[in-house]
Amino acid sequence: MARQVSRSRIPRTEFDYLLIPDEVADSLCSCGGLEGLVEKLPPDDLFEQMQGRYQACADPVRLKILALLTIQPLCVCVIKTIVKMADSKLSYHLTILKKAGLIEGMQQGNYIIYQITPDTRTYVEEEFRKYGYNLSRKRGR
Amino acid sequence: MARQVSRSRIPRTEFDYLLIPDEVADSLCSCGGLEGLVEKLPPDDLFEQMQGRYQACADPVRLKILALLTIQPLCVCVIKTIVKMADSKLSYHLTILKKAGLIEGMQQGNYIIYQITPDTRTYVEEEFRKYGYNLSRKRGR
DNA sequence: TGGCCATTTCAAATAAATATAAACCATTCG
DNA sequence: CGAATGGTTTATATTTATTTGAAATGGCCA
Repeated sequence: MARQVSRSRIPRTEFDYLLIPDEVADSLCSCGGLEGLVEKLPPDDLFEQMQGRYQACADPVRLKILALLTIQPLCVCVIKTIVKMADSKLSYHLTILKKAGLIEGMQQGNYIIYQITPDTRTYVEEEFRKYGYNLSRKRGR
Repeated sequence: MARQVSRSRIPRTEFDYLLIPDEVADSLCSCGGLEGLVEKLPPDDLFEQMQGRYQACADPVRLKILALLTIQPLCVCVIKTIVKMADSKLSYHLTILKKAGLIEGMQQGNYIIYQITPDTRTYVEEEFRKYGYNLSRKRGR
Protein backbone atom coordinates (compact mmCIF):
# COMPACT_ATOMS: atom_id res chain seq x y z
CA MET A 1 0.00 0.00 0.00
CA ALA A 2 2.94 2.33 0.63
CA ARG A 3 4.17 4.55 -2.13
CA GLN A 4 6.79 7.17 -2.75
CA VAL A 5 5.31 10.64 -2.51
CA SER A 6 6.44 14.23 -3.01
CA ARG A 7 5.21 17.14 -0.96
CA SER A 8 4.18 20.77 -1.29
CA ARG A 9 4.17 23.66 1.10
CA ILE A 10 0.70 25.08 1.53
CA PRO A 11 0.27 28.50 3.14
CA ARG A 12 -1.81 28.07 6.25
CA THR A 13 -1.37 31.50 7.75
CA GLU A 14 1.03 34.21 6.72
CA PHE A 15 4.00 32.65 8.51
CA ASP A 16 2.95 29.10 8.89
CA TYR A 17 3.17 26.40 6.29
CA LEU A 18 1.85 22.91 5.97
CA LEU A 19 3.73 20.11 4.25
CA ILE A 20 1.39 17.81 2.35
CA PRO A 21 1.51 15.29 -0.51
CA ASP A 22 1.45 16.81 -4.00
CA GLU A 23 -1.67 14.89 -4.83
CA VAL A 24 -3.61 16.54 -2.05
CA ALA A 25 -1.94 19.89 -2.70
CA ASP A 26 -3.05 19.90 -6.32
CA SER A 27 -6.71 19.40 -5.65
CA LEU A 28 -6.46 21.70 -2.67
CA CYS A 29 -5.08 24.48 -4.87
CA SER A 30 -7.71 23.93 -7.52
CA CYS A 31 -10.35 24.58 -4.93
CA GLY A 32 -8.84 27.72 -3.50
CA GLY A 33 -6.39 26.33 -0.98
CA LEU A 34 -7.24 25.82 2.63
CA GLU A 35 -9.27 29.04 2.71
CA GLY A 36 -11.28 28.04 -0.33
CA LEU A 37 -11.97 24.66 1.17
CA VAL A 38 -13.10 26.11 4.47
CA GLU A 39 -15.33 28.61 2.68
CA LYS A 40 -17.16 25.76 1.01
CA LEU A 41 -18.03 24.28 4.38
CA PRO A 42 -21.37 24.95 6.06
CA PRO A 43 -21.10 26.96 9.29
CA ASP A 44 -20.35 25.12 12.51
CA ASP A 45 -23.80 25.62 13.96
CA LEU A 46 -25.29 23.57 11.14
CA PHE A 47 -23.21 20.60 12.23
CA GLU A 48 -24.52 21.09 15.76
CA GLN A 49 -28.06 21.23 14.49
CA MET A 50 -27.71 18.11 12.36
CA GLN A 51 -26.01 16.25 15.15
CA GLY A 52 -29.19 16.50 17.22
CA ARG A 53 -31.29 14.59 14.75
CA TYR A 54 -28.68 11.88 14.26
CA GLN A 55 -28.28 11.52 17.97
CA ALA A 56 -32.02 11.03 18.39
CA CYS A 57 -32.01 8.40 15.64
CA ALA A 58 -28.95 6.63 17.00
CA ASP A 59 -30.84 3.94 18.85
CA PRO A 60 -32.60 0.84 17.48
CA VAL A 61 -35.61 1.25 19.75
CA ARG A 62 -36.13 4.84 18.71
CA LEU A 63 -35.83 3.90 15.06
CA LYS A 64 -38.44 1.23 15.56
CA ILE A 65 -40.77 3.73 17.19
CA LEU A 66 -40.22 6.12 14.29
CA ALA A 67 -41.04 3.35 11.84
CA LEU A 68 -44.16 2.44 13.82
CA LEU A 69 -45.44 5.99 13.97
CA THR A 70 -44.73 6.43 10.28
CA ILE A 71 -47.20 3.64 9.63
CA GLN A 72 -49.78 5.19 11.93
CA PRO A 73 -50.31 7.29 15.06
CA LEU A 74 -50.39 5.21 18.24
CA CYS A 75 -50.95 5.60 21.93
CA VAL A 76 -48.14 4.80 24.31
CA CYS A 77 -49.71 1.55 25.49
CA VAL A 78 -49.73 0.11 21.95
CA ILE A 79 -46.16 1.18 21.34
CA LYS A 80 -45.27 -0.44 24.64
CA THR A 81 -46.88 -3.71 23.62
CA ILE A 82 -44.85 -3.78 20.45
CA VAL A 83 -41.46 -2.70 21.72
CA LYS A 84 -41.87 -4.71 24.95
CA MET A 85 -40.26 -2.34 27.36
CA ALA A 86 -40.85 -0.84 30.81
CA ASP A 87 -43.02 2.26 30.90
CA SER A 88 -40.39 4.65 32.13
CA LYS A 89 -37.80 3.51 29.66
CA LEU A 90 -40.21 3.93 26.78
CA SER A 91 -41.15 7.34 28.09
CA TYR A 92 -37.47 8.27 28.14
CA HIS A 93 -37.06 7.37 24.47
CA LEU A 94 -40.30 9.11 23.50
CA THR A 95 -39.06 12.24 25.24
CA ILE A 96 -35.83 12.18 23.25
CA LEU A 97 -37.72 11.84 19.98
CA LYS A 98 -40.10 14.59 21.04
CA LYS A 99 -37.29 16.98 22.01
CA ALA A 100 -35.65 16.38 18.67
CA GLY A 101 -38.90 17.39 17.00
CA LEU A 102 -39.31 14.00 15.35
CA ILE A 103 -42.60 13.08 16.99
CA GLU A 104 -45.39 14.87 18.81
CA GLY A 105 -48.08 13.68 21.18
CA MET A 106 -51.61 14.85 21.80
CA GLN A 107 -53.52 13.97 24.87
CA GLN A 108 -56.90 12.36 24.39
CA GLY A 109 -58.49 11.65 27.71
CA ASN A 110 -56.38 9.17 29.57
CA TYR A 111 -54.22 8.49 26.55
CA ILE A 112 -51.52 10.28 24.68
CA ILE A 113 -51.45 9.58 21.00
CA TYR A 114 -48.08 10.05 19.40
CA GLN A 115 -47.52 10.74 15.76
CA ILE A 116 -44.59 11.54 13.60
CA THR A 117 -44.22 15.22 12.69
CA PRO A 118 -45.01 16.02 9.03
CA ASP A 119 -41.42 16.89 8.07
CA THR A 120 -40.05 13.85 9.74
CA ARG A 121 -42.45 11.49 8.02
CA THR A 122 -40.90 12.17 4.64
CA TYR A 123 -37.42 11.90 6.10
CA VAL A 124 -38.07 8.58 7.83
CA GLU A 125 -39.84 7.11 4.82
CA GLU A 126 -36.87 8.02 2.65
CA GLU A 127 -34.39 6.57 5.10
CA PHE A 128 -36.16 3.23 5.26
CA ARG A 129 -36.69 3.20 1.52
CA LYS A 130 -32.91 3.32 1.11
CA TYR A 131 -32.81 -0.06 2.82
CA GLY A 132 -35.65 -1.39 0.70
CA TYR A 133 -38.52 -0.88 3.11
CA ASN A 134 -41.63 1.05 2.26
CA LEU A 135 -43.55 2.01 5.38
CA SER A 136 -46.36 3.92 3.75
CA ARG A 137 -47.62 1.35 1.22
CA LYS A 138 -49.48 -1.92 1.62
CA ARG A 139 -46.56 -4.28 1.34
CA GLY A 140 -43.59 -3.18 3.41
CA ARG A 141 -41.11 -5.02 1.20
CA MET B 1 -56.24 19.43 24.82
CA ALA B 2 -58.07 16.76 26.79
CA ARG B 3 -61.11 15.11 25.25
CA GLN B 4 -63.68 12.49 26.06
CA VAL B 5 -62.70 9.18 24.56
CA SER B 6 -64.12 5.69 24.25
CA ARG B 7 -62.08 2.52 24.18
CA SER B 8 -61.93 -0.77 22.38
CA ARG B 9 -60.53 -4.14 23.29
CA ILE B 10 -57.91 -5.25 20.83
CA PRO B 11 -56.78 -8.86 20.74
CA ARG B 12 -53.11 -8.92 21.57
CA THR B 13 -52.60 -12.58 22.15
CA GLU B 14 -55.24 -15.24 22.45
CA PHE B 15 -55.96 -14.49 26.11
CA ASP B 16 -54.66 -11.04 26.58
CA TYR B 17 -56.42 -7.84 25.64
CA LEU B 18 -55.39 -4.24 25.33
CA LEU B 19 -57.70 -1.33 26.05
CA ILE B 20 -57.11 1.54 23.64
CA PRO B 21 -58.93 4.61 22.29
CA ASP B 22 -61.39 3.92 19.46
CA GLU B 23 -59.53 6.27 17.21
CA VAL B 24 -56.37 4.22 17.45
CA ALA B 25 -58.31 0.96 17.37
CA ASP B 26 -59.97 1.88 14.10
CA SER B 27 -56.80 2.61 12.19
CA LEU B 28 -55.15 -0.33 13.88
CA CYS B 29 -57.90 -2.65 12.63
CA SER B 30 -57.76 -1.25 9.13
CA CYS B 31 -54.10 -2.20 9.00
CA GLY B 32 -54.49 -5.71 10.29
CA GLY B 33 -54.45 -5.18 14.04
CA LEU B 34 -51.32 -5.43 16.09
CA GLU B 35 -50.07 -8.35 14.02
CA GLY B 36 -50.60 -6.49 10.77
CA LEU B 37 -48.77 -3.49 12.12
CA VAL B 38 -45.84 -5.54 13.33
CA GLU B 39 -45.64 -7.33 9.99
CA LYS B 40 -45.20 -4.02 8.23
CA LEU B 41 -42.16 -3.25 10.34
CA PRO B 42 -38.65 -3.96 9.09
CA PRO B 43 -36.82 -6.68 11.06
CA ASP B 44 -35.01 -5.69 14.23
CA ASP B 45 -31.56 -6.16 12.80
CA LEU B 46 -32.21 -3.40 10.29
CA PHE B 47 -32.72 -0.97 13.16
CA GLU B 48 -29.42 -2.11 14.60
CA GLN B 49 -27.72 -1.63 11.28
CA MET B 50 -29.16 1.85 10.74
CA GLN B 51 -28.34 2.86 14.27
CA GLY B 52 -24.65 2.43 13.49
CA ARG B 53 -24.63 5.05 10.78
CA TYR B 54 -26.64 7.54 12.83
CA GLN B 55 -24.36 7.02 15.76
CA ALA B 56 -21.33 7.74 13.64
CA CYS B 57 -22.94 10.91 12.33
CA ALA B 58 -24.08 12.03 15.75
CA ASP B 59 -21.17 14.37 16.36
CA PRO B 60 -20.52 17.83 14.90
CA VAL B 61 -16.82 17.18 14.35
CA ARG B 62 -17.50 13.98 12.45
CA LEU B 63 -20.13 15.70 10.34
CA LYS B 64 -17.61 18.41 9.52
CA ILE B 65 -15.06 15.80 8.49
CA LEU B 66 -17.66 14.12 6.30
CA ALA B 67 -18.47 17.45 4.68
CA LEU B 68 -14.76 18.12 4.13
CA LEU B 69 -14.08 14.76 2.56
CA THR B 70 -17.14 15.12 0.38
CA ILE B 71 -15.51 18.19 -1.12
CA GLN B 72 -12.22 16.36 -1.64
CA PRO B 73 -9.92 13.64 -0.28
CA LEU B 74 -7.50 14.95 2.34
CA CYS B 75 -4.61 13.76 4.42
CA VAL B 76 -4.95 13.75 8.18
CA CYS B 77 -2.71 16.76 8.64
CA VAL B 78 -4.96 18.96 6.52
CA ILE B 79 -8.07 17.77 8.30
CA LYS B 80 -6.31 18.49 11.54
CA THR B 81 -5.53 22.04 10.47
CA ILE B 82 -9.15 22.66 9.67
CA VAL B 83 -10.85 21.03 12.62
CA LYS B 84 -8.15 22.26 15.04
CA MET B 85 -7.90 19.24 17.24
CA ALA B 86 -5.27 17.03 18.89
CA ASP B 87 -3.95 14.14 16.82
CA SER B 88 -5.30 11.36 18.95
CA LYS B 89 -8.74 12.88 19.21
CA LEU B 90 -8.93 13.34 15.48
CA SER B 91 -7.69 9.83 14.98
CA TYR B 92 -10.40 8.60 17.29
CA HIS B 93 -13.11 10.27 15.25
CA LEU B 94 -11.61 9.07 11.98
CA THR B 95 -11.64 5.53 13.31
CA ILE B 96 -15.33 5.80 14.15
CA LEU B 97 -16.16 7.04 10.67
CA LYS B 98 -14.00 4.33 9.16
CA LYS B 99 -15.60 1.56 11.20
CA ALA B 100 -19.04 2.78 10.16
CA GLY B 101 -17.90 2.46 6.54
CA LEU B 102 -18.38 6.14 5.88
CA ILE B 103 -14.79 6.94 4.98
CA GLU B 104 -11.69 5.03 3.96
CA GLY B 105 -8.01 5.86 4.09
CA MET B 106 -5.12 4.89 1.89
CA GLN B 107 -1.56 5.19 2.94
CA GLN B 108 0.71 7.09 0.58
CA GLY B 109 4.20 7.19 1.91
CA ASN B 110 4.14 8.88 5.25
CA TYR B 111 0.62 10.13 4.76
CA ILE B 112 -2.81 8.64 4.94
CA ILE B 113 -5.28 10.15 2.56
CA TYR B 114 -8.85 9.80 3.61
CA GLN B 115 -11.79 9.92 1.32
CA ILE B 116 -15.49 9.39 1.62
CA THR B 117 -16.72 6.00 0.39
CA PRO B 118 -18.71 6.15 -2.87
CA ASP B 119 -22.08 5.20 -1.29
CA THR B 120 -21.62 7.65 1.50
CA ARG B 121 -20.83 10.54 -0.81
CA THR B 122 -24.33 10.55 -2.24
CA TYR B 123 -25.83 10.15 1.20
CA VAL B 124 -23.86 13.02 2.72
CA GLU B 125 -24.47 15.31 -0.23
CA GLU B 126 -28.20 14.68 0.07
CA GLU B 127 -28.20 15.28 3.79
CA PHE B 128 -26.47 18.63 3.45
CA ARG B 129 -28.64 19.59 0.53
CA LYS B 130 -31.67 19.24 2.78
CA TYR B 131 -30.26 22.09 4.80
CA GLY B 132 -29.51 24.14 1.72
CA TYR B 133 -25.83 23.34 1.31
CA ASN B 134 -24.34 21.94 -1.84
CA LEU B 135 -20.91 20.45 -1.23
CA SER B 136 -20.19 19.22 -4.71
CA ARG B 137 -20.69 22.40 -6.75
CA LYS B 138 -18.69 25.57 -7.04
CA ARG B 139 -20.73 27.71 -4.66
CA GLY B 140 -21.61 25.93 -1.44
CA ARG B 141 -24.88 27.79 -0.91
C1' DT C 1 -64.77 11.66 46.56
C1' DG C 2 -62.03 7.64 45.73
C1' DG C 3 -59.98 4.42 42.85
C1' DC C 4 -58.04 3.20 38.54
C1' DC C 5 -55.32 3.70 34.52
C1' DA C 6 -51.78 5.74 31.48
C1' DT C 7 -47.96 8.18 31.56
C1' DT C 8 -44.19 10.96 33.41
C1' DT C 9 -40.71 12.25 36.74
C1' DC C 10 -37.03 11.50 39.85
C1' DA C 11 -32.86 9.74 41.74
C1' DA C 12 -29.57 6.20 41.90
C1' DA C 13 -26.86 2.71 39.32
C1' DT C 14 -24.69 1.28 35.12
C1' DA C 15 -22.89 1.57 30.63
C1' DA C 16 -21.06 3.97 26.77
C1' DA C 17 -18.75 7.86 24.51
C1' DT C 18 -15.14 11.12 24.65
C1' DA C 19 -10.76 13.50 26.23
C1' DT C 20 -5.94 13.48 27.25
C1' DA C 21 -1.31 12.06 27.53
C1' DA C 22 2.05 8.82 26.64
C1' DA C 23 3.65 4.97 24.14
C1' DC C 24 3.73 2.98 19.75
C1' DC C 25 4.30 1.80 14.64
C1' DA C 26 5.44 2.80 9.76
C1' DT C 27 7.74 5.43 6.48
C1' DT C 28 11.19 8.41 4.82
C1' DC C 29 15.64 10.33 4.61
C1' DG C 30 20.39 11.27 5.90
C1' DC D 1 21.26 2.19 10.99
C1' DG D 2 18.92 6.05 13.54
C1' DA D 3 16.42 10.28 13.72
C1' DA D 4 12.34 12.78 12.16
C1' DT D 5 7.65 12.89 10.56
C1' DG D 6 2.79 11.42 10.25
C1' DG D 7 -0.43 8.93 12.35
C1' DT D 8 -2.52 5.37 15.46
C1' DT D 9 -3.19 2.90 19.78
C1' DT D 10 -3.66 2.31 24.57
C1' DA D 11 -4.69 3.34 29.27
C1' DT D 12 -7.02 6.12 32.32
C1' DA D 13 -10.07 9.79 33.64
C1' DT D 14 -14.20 12.24 32.73
C1' DT D 15 -18.42 13.22 30.84
C1' DT D 16 -22.73 11.88 28.88
C1' DA D 17 -26.35 8.51 27.83
C1' DT D 18 -29.17 4.76 29.30
C1' DT D 19 -31.49 1.73 32.55
C1' DT D 20 -34.12 0.84 36.55
C1' DG D 21 -37.62 1.02 39.95
C1' DA D 22 -40.35 3.73 42.93
C1' DA D 23 -43.17 7.59 43.50
C1' DA D 24 -45.90 11.41 41.53
C1' DT D 25 -49.28 13.42 38.27
C1' DG D 26 -53.41 13.92 35.98
C1' DG D 27 -57.53 12.33 33.52
C1' DC D 28 -61.54 9.47 33.91
C1' DC D 29 -65.35 7.07 35.82
C1' DA D 30 -68.33 5.20 39.40
